[in-house]
Amino acid sequence: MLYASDYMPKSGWRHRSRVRSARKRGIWSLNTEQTFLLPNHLGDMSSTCKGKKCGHRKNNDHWTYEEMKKLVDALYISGVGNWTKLKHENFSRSVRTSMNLKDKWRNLKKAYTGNAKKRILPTLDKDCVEKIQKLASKMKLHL
DNA sequence: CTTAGGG
DNA sequence: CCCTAAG
Repeated sequence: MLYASDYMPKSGWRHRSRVRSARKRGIWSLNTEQTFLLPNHLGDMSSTCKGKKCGHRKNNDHWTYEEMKKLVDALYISGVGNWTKLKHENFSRSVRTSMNLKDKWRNLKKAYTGNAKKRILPTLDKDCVEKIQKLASKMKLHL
């Protein structure tokens, strides 16, 4: 059983260092500059400062607010279930895969549906939460 | 190859 | 995140 941690609350992944994952995807170390020629900088890195090292999340583990915001926004217009299309729409440049999007959406939904005791939920904006709950209700109605 | 569920 | 199963 896993909780609303993010993925697996273990000490780490069962195997495979985190290096391999990012390296396999492609974008591991950020190049010198890519700010002006970036078609879709969103979902790729933090919008605070891009292109340079700022001690922020690279693009591997830990979903940031920018990512989940765009994910929910994309889910709101496209719908849940079309991760492949969704990826090519917003996360085409990012290293997130269909499974990653699905996993994140699952844990998000699980974390924001019910809301029994209001556990330690990730810092999310009201707009994002609203979309998540609305999407959850819509998919629940469809099922 | 993609979606869906479980660990 | 990774693996397995079904489409």
